[in-house]
Amino acid sequence: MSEGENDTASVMWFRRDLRTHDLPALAEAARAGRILPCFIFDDRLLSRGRFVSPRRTAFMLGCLESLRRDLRELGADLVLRHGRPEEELPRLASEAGAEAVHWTKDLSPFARARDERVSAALAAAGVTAHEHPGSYIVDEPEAVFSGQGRPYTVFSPFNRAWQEVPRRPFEDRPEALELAGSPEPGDIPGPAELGLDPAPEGWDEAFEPGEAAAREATKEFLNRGLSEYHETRNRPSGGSSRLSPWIRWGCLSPLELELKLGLRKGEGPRRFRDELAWREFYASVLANFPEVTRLEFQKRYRGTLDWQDDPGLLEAWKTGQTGYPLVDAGMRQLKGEGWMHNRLRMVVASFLTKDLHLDWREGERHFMNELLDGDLASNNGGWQWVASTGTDPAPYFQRMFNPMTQQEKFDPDGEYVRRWVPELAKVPDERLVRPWEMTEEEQSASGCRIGDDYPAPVIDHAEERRFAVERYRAAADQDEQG
DNA sequence: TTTTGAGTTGTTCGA
DNA sequence: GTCGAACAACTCAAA
Repeated sequence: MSEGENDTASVMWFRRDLRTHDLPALAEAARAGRILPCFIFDDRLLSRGRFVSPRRTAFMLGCLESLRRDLRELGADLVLRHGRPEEELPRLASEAGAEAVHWTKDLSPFARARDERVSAALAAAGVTAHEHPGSYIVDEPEAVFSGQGRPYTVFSPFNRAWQEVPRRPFEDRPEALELAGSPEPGDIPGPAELGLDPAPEGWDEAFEPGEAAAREATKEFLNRGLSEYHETRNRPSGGSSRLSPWIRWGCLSPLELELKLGLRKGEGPRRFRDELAWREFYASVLANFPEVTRLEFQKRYRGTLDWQDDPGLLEAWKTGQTGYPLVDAGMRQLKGEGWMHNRLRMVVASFLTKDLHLDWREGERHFMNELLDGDLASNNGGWQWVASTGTDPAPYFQRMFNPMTQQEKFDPDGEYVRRWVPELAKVPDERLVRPWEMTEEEQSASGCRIGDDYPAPVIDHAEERRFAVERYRAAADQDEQG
């Protein structure tokens, strides 16, 4: 507030939009007058939700600390509450004398139901609710419909239509804020106080929480990685933007990212924008087909795929002990960093569903437990895509990744595998794809005894590939008859 | 209503 | 080692 021409007060409710730049809800609340920025810890999501993650929550808490610092610099604060938003927000509005509550729209099913309850509770208290864009480039990706007025179920037509949608204006960061009321801000809790296990050691080494770190990483990527992105993005040892944890928590505005891409020509920026479009496509799929959170997107695969139940194999996959070096490297990167390169997400997901024949929901859950960027829409969309139950129009046998071929293609020098599977560090290049083929002498020389230092393969890929084809064919046939 | 072109990311086989 | 074809015909979306 610079002029003081408005003296109304509003509550700014932060959720997964933990930033100050290009945030329409914050900008609008600030224009209206004094504001009370707040965040509400809701154990229905954080500790009792379907996908609970100590690591991702720890990252979020770090983002809140960073946001609080920024808001204090601007002249306000970040007020913390625990409980149900539909109870806490009317109370906060009353304490601050606020007439309105502003927030950024969230498309996930839980959030949409919650926000309806909040709106009703606020209306009953005589407070108006204002929902703003900000989490997506197109405010309402779920409303990008085809010519027949139906939601898109194939990416490319969605992408073409989505690119034509006019963008909202960019919002400058407020220059100053004036705090409404004199609330008790409250301390930022640790995971234990939220009823969570501690985050894994070193959870913040690979990604620093908060908007400042996010903007720094963005600058770095735009200046160094972007122009070659289309060529380097497939290399697990480098090349991807690694911005996803910040995008997930709203530390970065996807619209601001797109605007920065718009100034740059070439295949790299175009390719990166496609990745942003994928995020919006899967948000649209989730909003229009909320049943995908539990069921296969393709009806013919609902209840027809014969998934196996093998806790030992599942554990080997989770811990990176399958004996396939690329798969194990990916799973260990996930454990180590809370992040995995996109190509590896496909490789390990294909391995779980089509080599181990374990239900994609097991993989979806594990990813949500471990990923800093874990997002219901993108994660579910990706898992269903690889499991061939999703929006991918290609037939199932076109989506079976060979972990050895993938390693030869995308990690030919073994840089990635050796980094994450150190027991293979001294295995010679020509044996790194199939270390179990090492002779006794080679195993001794490399200090890597198969079955001792590094596991023998838990399954035979060629064999399981044939079995997977049968399983999927049987499911499709069963559906045809039923 | 019918037709037509297109569909993220792959693998294997055989020439 | 490299290359093209086959994998199996399907669904979507636009004209």
